[in-house]
Amino acid sequence: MEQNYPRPWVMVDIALFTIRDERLCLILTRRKEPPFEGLHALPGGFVHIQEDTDAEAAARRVIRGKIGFDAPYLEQLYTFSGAARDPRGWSVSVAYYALIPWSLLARSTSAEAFAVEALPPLPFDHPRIVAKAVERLRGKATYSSLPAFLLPAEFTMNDLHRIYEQTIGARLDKASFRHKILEQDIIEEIPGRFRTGAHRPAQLYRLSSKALTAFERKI
Amino acid sequence: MEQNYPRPWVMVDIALFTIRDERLCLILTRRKEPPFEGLHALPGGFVHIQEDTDAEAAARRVIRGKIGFDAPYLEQLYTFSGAARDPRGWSVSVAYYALIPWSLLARSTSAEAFAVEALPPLPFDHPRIVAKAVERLRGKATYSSLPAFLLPAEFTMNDLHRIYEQTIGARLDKASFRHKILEQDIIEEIPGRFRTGAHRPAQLYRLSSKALTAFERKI
DNA sequence: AGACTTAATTGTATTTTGCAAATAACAATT
DNA sequence: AATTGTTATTTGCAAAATACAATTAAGTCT
Repeated sequence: MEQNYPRPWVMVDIALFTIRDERLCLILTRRKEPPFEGLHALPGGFVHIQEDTDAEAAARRVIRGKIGFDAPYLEQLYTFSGAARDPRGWSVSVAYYALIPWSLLARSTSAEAFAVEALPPLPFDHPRIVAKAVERLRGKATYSSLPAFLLPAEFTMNDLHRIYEQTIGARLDKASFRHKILEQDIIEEIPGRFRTGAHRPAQLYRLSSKALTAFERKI
Repeated sequence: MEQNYPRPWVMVDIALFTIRDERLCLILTRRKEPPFEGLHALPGGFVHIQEDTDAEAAARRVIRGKIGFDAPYLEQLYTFSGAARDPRGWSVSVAYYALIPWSLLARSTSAEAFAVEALPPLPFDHPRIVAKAVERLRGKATYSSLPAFLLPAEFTMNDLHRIYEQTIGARLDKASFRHKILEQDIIEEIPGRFRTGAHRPAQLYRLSSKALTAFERKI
C-alpha cells in the first residue's frame, strides 16, 4: 500500500569548512546546469541506492569528486526536505559538514574558498544549511577536538590556539588553553619534533589516538 | 535527467523519552502489520509531500497520533538510510527525539513505556536509532535546559535536580546545581506557589521565557 | 511540645580560570 | 661574542567556580 506514496529525490549537500588567512571559509562549486546555473553552491549530489547506512558514503563520494581525497572530519549535520526547496520538485537533502586543512586544498585546482561572512548569493535553501553548519561547528568547537581537524597532521600549540579562537570567534587565554587541552589528552607531543625559526623552537603536536578513535566511533 | 534515479520512501521514526519511576523510558507501539508484525517498535510513519521544511511536521503528526497531543520538546536526531534497513526496499528515515513528562502520558491509553536499559527486541535499525538518541540526550543534558522538558510545567528544584541526575546518569551536588541553574536563567520562581507536605514547603518553578524561546528558535 | 522530613542556605577547602609578568630558546644583527 | 628581536613556555597570583559537609528553616504528624 505504501507503494503509492510519492517519493522524493534524495541528495547530499556538503558544508566544507577550511581556514584560510585566519578566516573560517567554505568551499563552493559553480553550478554548471540549471536551475541556478552559474551560481556558487554547496557541493552536492544524488544518493545512490547502494550507498548504505546513512548517506555518508554519498557524502564522501561528493567530497572526493570535489577535492580529490577524503576530508579528515565528516559528520552528518541535518536533513532538509520539502517541495519548496528545489524548483524541480520534492526533494530531501541530507546535509553534512566536513573540516579540511587549507594546506591540503592548496594543491586542489577547483577549490574556491569564501569567508563565511562574505558568501556569494546561494541557491536553493543553501543559506539555511550554511547557517546551521556554522552554528553546529561553533557549538561543538568549545568542548571537543573538532577544530584540530582544520590543521595539518603536525601543529604547534599556538597553531591550535589560533584555530580555536577563529572557529569559536572569541579570545581564549593562552595559559589556560594550554592547560585544558593537555589534560584532555586530545593531542600529544611528537617527541623531538619542533618548528624552528628566528625564535625559541615550538614543540610539534599531533592528534592523540584517543581523539582519533573518538571521531571514528559512530554508533 | 535525474528523473531516472531510483527514489526511496521517506519516513520519520520517533524516540519518545519520558521518565517514569525515576527511570529514563521510551514509548513504543506494537506493530499491527508485517514486516515484524506484533513487535514493539518506535512510533513512525511516512512523510507526506505537503509537509514542508524538514520532516518536523510529519514527526509532530506521528506524535499526535500516538499520544494525542504535541510533545513539549522535539528535535531532529539523525537520518538513517540504505537498502538494508527495511526488508521492503530502499528507505530513508529521518529520526527525531522528543521529551514528554510522564504526568501527561498517564491519561493516554496506548502509551507503553519501557526503560531504556530493558527494551524488548526492536525491528529494522531501531536499536541503532535508540542508541543514537540516548547518546544525544545524555550529551545535551549537561549544558542545556533539556531535561526540564521531562517535567510538568510546575516543578521544585529537587524535581529538577533528580531529573538531571537521571538523564545524565551521575550524581550532582545539590548546592552547586541550584546555583548554576538559577544563574543560567532557564527557570524562574512562580511567586507564591509551593509544594507542601510533611516538611518545609518547596518553591515551585517553571521554565523561563528565555528557555522556551531558545527552544523555539530554529534556523 | 517534640519528632520527623524535606527545603534551602551557609561555610570552607579545593579546583579551575583569567590575567599579567617572567623566563626560555633560538636567529639575526651589530 | 654580545645584543636585539621574536615567539614559546612557564610561573604566580587573584578571582571565580565547584565539591563537600554541616547547619538552619518550615512545615506535618503524633
